[in-house]
Amino acid sequence: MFLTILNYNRGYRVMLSQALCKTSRSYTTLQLFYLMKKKGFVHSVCSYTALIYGFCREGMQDNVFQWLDFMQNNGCKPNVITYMIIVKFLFDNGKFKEAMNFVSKMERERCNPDLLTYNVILRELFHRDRLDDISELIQVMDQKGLSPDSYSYAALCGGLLKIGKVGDACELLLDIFSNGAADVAVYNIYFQCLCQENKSREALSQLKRKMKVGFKPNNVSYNTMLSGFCKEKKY
DNA sequence: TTAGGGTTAG
Repeated sequence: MFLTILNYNRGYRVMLSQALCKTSRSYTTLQLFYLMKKKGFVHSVCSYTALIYGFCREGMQDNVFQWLDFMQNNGCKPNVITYMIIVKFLFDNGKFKEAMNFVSKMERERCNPDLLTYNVILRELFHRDRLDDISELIQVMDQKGLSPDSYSYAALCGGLLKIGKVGDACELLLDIFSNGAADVAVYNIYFQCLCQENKSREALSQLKRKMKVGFKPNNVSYNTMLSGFCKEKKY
């Protein structure tokens, strides 16, 4: 089977990056990786990144950093995606300082953080209630000409909600809706805000109204409503 | 070919 895959360079890479790393099979991926190397394939930043991503998802921290070193020793420079994956992994594991050190490292190596990386940092800063740093970060993003997208809004509004500033979150959300840059995740945060203020019925009627103009709720939207109604003991 | 946000319950 492997040999068949080896005959199709592109097919192999897709298999390596998509099929294996995303389904918690990093060990199998690793075997394939070595087999490919043995057969003379030169791995790209994408294959190394896919492998590192797999290790992050499985919480295999030692492997993450070993492979980061390994790729660099093999003359392959990590790119913004590689770094962002590692930064998020460190945040998710409570290693804030280490993550921020990686952000500085990115900048030093002229691998400038992009909107996705800033969104990850923004979310983490909110979770840590570091409002001064958030304001500074938003200024930096603005200076770099990075316009916020729906992920940025989710980080901002979700963060405000998480630290108990429901009113501010609602205000910001209504402002976002008037500019039309929201998607289902951002709307779900809005429904959550309403439910938190014991306005589950209003959340439901807004959901229905939105559906009439093409809005497609998902399981999170419905779960948010259900949770709101249960908390209010309406049913 | 690689990446980021939102729900609950257990």
